[in-house]
Amino acid sequence: MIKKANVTSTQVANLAGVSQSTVSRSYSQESPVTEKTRKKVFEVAKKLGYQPNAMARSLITRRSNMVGIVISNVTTNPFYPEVLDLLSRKFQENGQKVMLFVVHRDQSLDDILPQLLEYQVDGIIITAATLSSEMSYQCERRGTPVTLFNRYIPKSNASWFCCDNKAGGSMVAQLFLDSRHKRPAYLAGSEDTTTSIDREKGFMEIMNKNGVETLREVGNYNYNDAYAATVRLMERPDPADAIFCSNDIMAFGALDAIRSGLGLKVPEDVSIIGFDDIPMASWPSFNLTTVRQPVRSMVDASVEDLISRINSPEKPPNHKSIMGEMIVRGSSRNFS
Amino acid sequence: MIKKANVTSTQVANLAGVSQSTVSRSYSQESPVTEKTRKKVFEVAKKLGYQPNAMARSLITRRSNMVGIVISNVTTNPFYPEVLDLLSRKFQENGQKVMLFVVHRDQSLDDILPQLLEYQVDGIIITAATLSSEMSYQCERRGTPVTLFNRYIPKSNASWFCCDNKAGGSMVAQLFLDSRHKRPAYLAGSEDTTTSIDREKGFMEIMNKNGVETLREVGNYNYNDAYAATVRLMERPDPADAIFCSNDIMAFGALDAIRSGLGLKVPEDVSIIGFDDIPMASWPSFNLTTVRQPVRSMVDASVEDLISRINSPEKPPNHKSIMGEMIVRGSSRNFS
DNA sequence: TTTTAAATTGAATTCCTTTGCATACGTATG
DNA sequence: CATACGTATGCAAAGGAATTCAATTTAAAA
Repeated sequence: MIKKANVTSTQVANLAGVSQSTVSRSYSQESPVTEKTRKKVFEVAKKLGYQPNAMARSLITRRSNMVGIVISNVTTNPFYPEVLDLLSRKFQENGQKVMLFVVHRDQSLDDILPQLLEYQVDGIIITAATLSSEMSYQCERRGTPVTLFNRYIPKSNASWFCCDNKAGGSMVAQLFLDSRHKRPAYLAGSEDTTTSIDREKGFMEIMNKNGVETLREVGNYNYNDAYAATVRLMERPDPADAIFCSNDIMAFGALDAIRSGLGLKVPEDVSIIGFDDIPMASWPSFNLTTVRQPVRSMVDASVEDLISRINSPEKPPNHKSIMGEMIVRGSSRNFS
Repeated sequence: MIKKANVTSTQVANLAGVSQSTVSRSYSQESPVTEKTRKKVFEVAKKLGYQPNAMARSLITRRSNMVGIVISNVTTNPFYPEVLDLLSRKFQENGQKVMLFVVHRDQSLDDILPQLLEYQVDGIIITAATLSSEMSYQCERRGTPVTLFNRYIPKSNASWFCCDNKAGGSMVAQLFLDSRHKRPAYLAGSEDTTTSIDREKGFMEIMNKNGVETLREVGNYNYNDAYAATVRLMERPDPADAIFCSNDIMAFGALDAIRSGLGLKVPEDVSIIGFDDIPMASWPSFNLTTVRQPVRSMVDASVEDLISRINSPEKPPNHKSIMGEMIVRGSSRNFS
């Protein structure tokens, strides 16, 4: 139970024949320390195996240099591991350590955020679930900036950076129409996510404007549900001839259902379009037409926003929707 | 730059008319506090928005309740997001916060571990790269236990928990032989990983024992390299009729190369077997025969080991190889 | 060489919580 | 009536580094 006592700056100071303050200063770039003393300090530090204690430091500086990342779906959608990878890399480059929480369906953010606040994280990035107004208020009171990734909450003081999901949905609709599809379907993700809602909104807007009737099913952003939903869509008397899946993983489920399950052909019998453009989408097995999310820009924007608001707490939150890009591959028919 | 001052236990104490110690004790389970005072304290705390400061706490308790997780390949192999998910969940269940580092090819652990130690993590789990002996020594000196996940380092004092990779390789070899394959190949992962080396060792041992000559290529644990390597294996005058891929992602690359690239059939022309059994392996597109890694057991063992060594630093490190399971699907020929 | 400004350094304080020790309480005992 | 007892609470120190202010040294200018 008892942990070895650590080497402290005072011990280094004593052995080096300087004051504790000087040891501290030796580790900070700006502070004025003679090269000679700094060298001496580092020598002793090395000999003793000294390393500054980040806890003690943040206690006095009121900066932990830690940010919280709250993420979900890391196992069900390869898009999120990529986001996590980019986020964490970018934070590391900026000298921020990452405290990670992977949340699951049964967990509420309200249990997690207090833990992050207890640890005095300088800021929080959330890619999962929604922030209750209570928690939003807690963060505001503590002056801890929050940035939402591909999520938004109308009247909170959190920043958010999203793919322009609505425009993405419209692009898909337009492509279906241009290539003369008559019976398009929308395969929704999880009903309670703004991403799925907005993609649907953009898709339907164009379809309605053109007077095209549209089918609809729900795939909950996962392979299996999408597979089943696709079977339903195709076994109707008036089956779909084009399916817009709200993410790539569902598109894979749709592809497999159509090919292996129903013995039909893509894109001859049905066009399939996804959303995300995860690496697998370009594999020959899938060769999926999809809307590429501008992950890099979204990550860059989110991290930069968060860091800038950490440094200047008075700054107001920012919001931005970034355009995705249509990546046309072989899973969609093309008449143009 | 200036952060709002936090509410402290002293402020709560003053308003509640008790001493700061009492506030502190109210938050600890064991300490004796009357239900009445505790209630009063919590009321005031809630009104003020007080939350204990974990930094100050760990400074005095010498326990941060944080563990470090070092992981890599989160984007290239879906196996790792799953590991990360399970690890972090299990740590959360045990009241440990997770400090995450995603490492990349160009990064050395020697830059990352010091950061973890600075933050006084109670323990470290490493699933990536190898631990230099210098770093291993640093951790030992600080009394910070280290557990390796699916990696091992002969003479360090780290614990490790692996899939029995060698046995897994042997199982695959045996299956190939039982189903009368004549020209098996091993598609290696990254040459410097023990996982790939051990799987190969187990595979070759059986092949050699049976006097079967074996082809070999390297796929570096990624789809593209595996695709290319498979093409090479199949375009030889004496092409392979069975390929053991050292992970599932490479197996997908092999499958795609064989089907889409070369127009051959699986398993009629070639059998493909992977390793990991990631969720995608069971998708109809792939329907991959593979060796399932006992992720859950491996994670449970790792976390339990680490936590137990955190609680009793005198405990020696533990090592264990856990048997995987052959999952036979449609990508391998079967004569039995 | 003296004066003055600038660069280093040290002492003491601060950040916030936990915890060992001392105290106060009311009751039961000799 | 004094003592022992157990519980609840307060006091004060400790944990390790950053920082302010003052003192000292050094370098530059005169």
